[in-house]
Amino acid sequence: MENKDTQPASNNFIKSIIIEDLKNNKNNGKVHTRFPPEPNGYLHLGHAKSICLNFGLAKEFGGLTNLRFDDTNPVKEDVEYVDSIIEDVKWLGFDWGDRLYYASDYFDKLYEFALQLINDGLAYVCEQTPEEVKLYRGTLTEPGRPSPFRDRSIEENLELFKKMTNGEFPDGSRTLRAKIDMSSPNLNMRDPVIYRIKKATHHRTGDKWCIYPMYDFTHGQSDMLEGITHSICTLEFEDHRPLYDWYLDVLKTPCHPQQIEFARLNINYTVLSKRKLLQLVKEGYVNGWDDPRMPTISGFRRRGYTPQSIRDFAERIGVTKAESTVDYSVLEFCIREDLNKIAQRAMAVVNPLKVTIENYPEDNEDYLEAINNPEDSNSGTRKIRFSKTIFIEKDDFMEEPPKKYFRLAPGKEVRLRYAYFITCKEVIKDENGEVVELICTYDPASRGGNSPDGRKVQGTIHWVSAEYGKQAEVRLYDNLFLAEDPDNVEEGKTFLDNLNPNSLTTINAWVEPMLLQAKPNDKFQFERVGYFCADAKDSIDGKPVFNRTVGLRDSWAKMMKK
RNA sequence: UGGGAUGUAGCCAAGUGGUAAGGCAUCGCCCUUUGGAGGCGACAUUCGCAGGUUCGAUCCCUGCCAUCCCAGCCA
Repeated sequence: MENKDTQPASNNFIKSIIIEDLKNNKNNGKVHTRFPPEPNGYLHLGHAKSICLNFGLAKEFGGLTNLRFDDTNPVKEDVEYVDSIIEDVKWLGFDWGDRLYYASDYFDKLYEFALQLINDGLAYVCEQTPEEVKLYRGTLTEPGRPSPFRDRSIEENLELFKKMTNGEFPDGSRTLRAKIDMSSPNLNMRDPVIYRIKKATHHRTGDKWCIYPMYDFTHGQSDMLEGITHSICTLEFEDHRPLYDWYLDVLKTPCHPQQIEFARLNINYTVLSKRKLLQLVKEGYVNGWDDPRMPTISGFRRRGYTPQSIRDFAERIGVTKAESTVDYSVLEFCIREDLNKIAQRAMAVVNPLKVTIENYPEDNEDYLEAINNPEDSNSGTRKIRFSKTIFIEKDDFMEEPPKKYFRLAPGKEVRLRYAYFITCKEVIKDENGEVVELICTYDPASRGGNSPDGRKVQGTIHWVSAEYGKQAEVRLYDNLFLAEDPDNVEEGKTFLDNLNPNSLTTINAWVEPMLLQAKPNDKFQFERVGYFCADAKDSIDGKPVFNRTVGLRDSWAKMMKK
């Protein structure tokens, strides 16, 4: 049964942990993970890594994955975000079955846990102001001091917590705190807040609560309640693990999930932080969370990326505890590889130069056959009408070509893809000396792209009929940021100073007529140019707008750079 | 200067007490009606540094260096 296609991907340290757990029959041989976003923004590629990890691991080991919204802070959260998250995880191709949960589903249980801690003398109501709490917490190098409210009686704590719950105190005036260790070298253990007062309307529980549990008091217990076995999160939570474990220990819960941390994803030429992405949206640097330049899942979707390409990316980059920045080229490789297999080919001229073929008859009914996708023998062919005047790419002509330039030049012959050999006879310029038109001749015997005399033509260029072609809006995208690391800025500057002012160029291209039938999200390769998809929002029936997903590899451009 | 982590090629990343996988990028060559795709080849005498243990260390030990995270009533 050994088969190349089914061979498991290489191991990472989390898989190794799971394999070991399975060997020891820990958790009765079960693997259950969860993806727990806070609904306070759209998902980005960093989340995609986590999603693929969590769902991928469970799938590989025959387990399950829950989708859980970590919605413990009503002032930052919104249903718009939960909707977008659900859509994005689905689009990536993952299924949580009927296990869609919210941390807010557990508010009653978490409240009971808090009561239990108070009754066990492990939690107290603190009346320090936020400033006092901060002051008493100490610093990285100095221990903290106990709050003066630390040793209240259980009865008093119960009474005060009840009043907190009933809304008898203003926001910020009290907190419920765990009684742990004010001199712990781990700041998280210096009597962390369990509940805080926030008279805010929650997107699910409405005004039922005016106190809300903190992340640390919520996450482990939620994992436990759902029977999560492996709670995978990012490195910045390493310091929280002792607290995660402490709550589950003192609460004497029936099971105790294992928190495992991995390094979050960084990619060059972009930012992956909800706060910064929110700022780009709010301040109008991009056109929404799904702007095709955004590193959000919805942005990539709109840009023309496929779920397969993103899953492949997540698999290729690996999972470790080492901070790293993945090169953008890996992502581009993934999408090109997928699109090369599935994208229908088409001809489009992005930067047109008119060509008149002087010996070609007017009004000739001449339909040429073009292959829809050379990588897919089932994709068939289509007919494209040829004409006396056509457009070619400006780049495909040079008056004084360098060595090894295979394209059109005065006196040189080139192949028009799927059509004829043409030879450049005359160059017409405007008053500024700019080339505006080429006069060529064609060889009727070369129809289809081969000459019966067997003569070789090095270059093949694409074209669109000036008579039968159509025009369409095309959006060319470039990196959102000019700097490899947008956050690496000098004093007084921010990542915004690294924004690329030319990240979007909108042009009108000449395209073969078939392209006007493109439906939203349809993906094409414009031959020799790049991969494009019909924009999901701005395309209208019969009038698509094309987004450039990614350019084709261009070894000629590389050669010219040297 | 407290605590927690990390360091293998330009970028990711396997790996083990027995002589450094793989991918991306890069560079050659072949092939090609996309300068695309594809094929073939090159690319770490060395694993942050310095010692030690060992027949043998990237792996074990000691020390050092560098980087990241933590002082929200955010997650």
